[in-house]
Amino acid sequence: MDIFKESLVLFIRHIIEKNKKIELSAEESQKLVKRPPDDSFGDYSVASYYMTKYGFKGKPEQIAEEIYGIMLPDFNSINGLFDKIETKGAYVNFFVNKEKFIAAVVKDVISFGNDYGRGKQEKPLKVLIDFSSPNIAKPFGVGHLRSTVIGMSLSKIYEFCGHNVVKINYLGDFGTQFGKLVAAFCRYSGIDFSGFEKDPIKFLYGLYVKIHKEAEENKSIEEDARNNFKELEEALTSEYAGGMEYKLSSIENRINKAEDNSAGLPLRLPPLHKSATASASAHPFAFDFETGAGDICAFQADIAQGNKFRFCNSGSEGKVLLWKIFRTISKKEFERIYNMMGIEFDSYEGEAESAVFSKEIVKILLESGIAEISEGAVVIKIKGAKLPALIAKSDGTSLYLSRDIATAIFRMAKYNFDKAIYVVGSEQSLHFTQLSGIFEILKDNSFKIKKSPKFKTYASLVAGKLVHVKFGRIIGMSTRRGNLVFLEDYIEEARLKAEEKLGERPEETAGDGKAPTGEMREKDEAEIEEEAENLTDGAAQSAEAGLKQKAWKDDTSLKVGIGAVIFNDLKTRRVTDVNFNWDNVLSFDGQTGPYLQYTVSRINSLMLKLISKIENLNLENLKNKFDCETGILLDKKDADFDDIFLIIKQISRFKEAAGEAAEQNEPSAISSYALELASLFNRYYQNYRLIGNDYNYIKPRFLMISAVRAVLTRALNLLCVPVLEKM
RNA sequence: GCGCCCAUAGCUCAGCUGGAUAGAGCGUCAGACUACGAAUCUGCAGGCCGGGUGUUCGAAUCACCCUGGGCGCACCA
Repeated sequence: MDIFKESLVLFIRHIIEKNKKIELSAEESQKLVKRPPDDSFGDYSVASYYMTKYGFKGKPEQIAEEIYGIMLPDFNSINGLFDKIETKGAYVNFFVNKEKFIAAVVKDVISFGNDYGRGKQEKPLKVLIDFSSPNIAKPFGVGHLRSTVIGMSLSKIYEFCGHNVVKINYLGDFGTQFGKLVAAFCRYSGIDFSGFEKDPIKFLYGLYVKIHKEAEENKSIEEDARNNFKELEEALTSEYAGGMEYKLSSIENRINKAEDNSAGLPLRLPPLHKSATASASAHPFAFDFETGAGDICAFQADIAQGNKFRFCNSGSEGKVLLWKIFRTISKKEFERIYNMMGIEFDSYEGEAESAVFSKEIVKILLESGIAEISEGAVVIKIKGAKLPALIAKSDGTSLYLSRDIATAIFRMAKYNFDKAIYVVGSEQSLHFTQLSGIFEILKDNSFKIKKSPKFKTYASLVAGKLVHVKFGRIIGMSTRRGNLVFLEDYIEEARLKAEEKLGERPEETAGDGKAPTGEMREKDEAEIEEEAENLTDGAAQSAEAGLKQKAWKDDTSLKVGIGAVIFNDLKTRRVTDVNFNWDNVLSFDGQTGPYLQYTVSRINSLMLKLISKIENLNLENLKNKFDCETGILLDKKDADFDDIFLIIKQISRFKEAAGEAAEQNEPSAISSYALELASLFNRYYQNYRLIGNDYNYIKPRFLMISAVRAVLTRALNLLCVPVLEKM
């Protein structure tokens, strides 16, 4: 909150307390100060109808007159900051002193730089964000894009607001589908495995699509798949318990392990295959995916010789190995894509590691009478719900829900979180309602859990802390291959469009993409000279420069494409279903990611030019000398004064926007904010010219545009949209 | 059938913890590059905020009903 609003809040509070002899909390009084819908009404307002709470009586207009009358005599206490106070209808409106407001905000941004607006929490929350969570053995589809970008953006937003965040990717690495995949792998003879070497994921996906189609006709395939899965789960479960200090029967030990791991070692599977045991034996939970590489080589060698026997006929061990190979190559592929998009995780988990504890948990719940058996399966009755929640199949294998129960408990033991956010599509609402409902029941009935005190403790702690951050579907996206649109194809379309647009640019605007000031850093003389040269010698480029140019173009077009795609998913409110339209995604005009990127690179370019043309224009110096108390930056009479004020007003709202985004788990609050700011700036840019003016005119405006740049850069960063210095 | 979500300009969406005259972008039309980058900007036109009832001094916003659309509803995830 800026000092203007802050002092106004204090003023109002003082007025009410003095006149009505009551005490107002800081929070309450803050709510009284609002922003008018239109700038002509003023900069802040107090609505009279809220005053009825504090003993003011009458029609809203009369109350407004009354409080106006009360405020007027004391107005001089804040009139250094405010110019005017007036009533209009039911409101009392306040007008800030614009010169001081601009100076104060600009000073703030200049001194905090890209950290302007960062929040500090007295008690930061530990927030777990579970997002992306793709299924292994499938290409990364656009279906997981929304979860990925919303989750990543929320992580950044929460962090920016001062909370502690753990980003978790919960791989869909388990379930009957893998039974199916194994069945496909073993069923089809004479497969051309050269496709595997080239693109293993698409190869596996091809197998999956094929058997899925066939299974619709042939019921025995489904059965085959379920049997395979059962075999897989049992093998994993017993291998997990066998020979290790952590027995299957001891979920307490598993929870202990999670507690110990709180220092940071992620939950991992134990080594599952003998060939991996030697290298990964240091810690029973430290299954290193990379050691799977040896297995893949052996796998490929076997396959090249047409030797599937080892995997398909040698009992469960072969199937476990297959599963492990699928998982390893999938994770590698996902990481490649995350890396391209700037997505990061603190921890990779998988359903399998919870699945192996499913039986144990089901047993505890049955023994305590919280769960019961219905038609052979295990269910928990949830109050208010018609159907009970199913936590285990009648063949004893785990389900999505039982795995999520286990996962949440292990996570609580490991992280002691205050909030666990699941970024998952709204079609899974029922699942998360059930999950939360189950933890409420576990808490209320925890006294019934006798044998497992730690399970009891952590299960109770989870209650009320799970949040399903859901989002709408993307409707009408044309299917290109199978019924899955691959994310890479999608990004490639956008990249091609960006490349095309880049080709239309005049040569001189292309370059090596250096920032004028890095992180608000000032350039030295040599750098400026170099920049200046780059700006003028476009024609005389050497072959080397040509290559550099091509690399720059490739990089830039990819970043623009990614920016377009990501922003498209973050610009609307989560819950709305998005009508997908290629023309909208590939349009880089108006409310788009590239529009924002363009604005930043344009500011950048302008700052560069100003620095090179105006002597002594130097951000570091300005920063040191800057003093909003003594030096009023701008003159009210300047033609661009009001437009600058609007920009600065929008800048001052940044922290509020970030707070709202976190509170509502809604990255689009940042998108809207950033679009508004960019739009205000572009208007200013188009209407007023800086170059050609003298130092004194340019100095305050240079500070203003660098403030815009700092805030826009941060906003783009929170939205996972790449920032380009030039484009 | 039951449950959850959505409905605002031709299209895509803001605005929704009730408050001042419902805002943008795209598209259409009319303009602005010898100019700090036209991926930009200026302007025109475009609305019973799906329909109804209620609550309220006040409803796009809250409640209920209806219509239309999306999603889910026991051994998939």
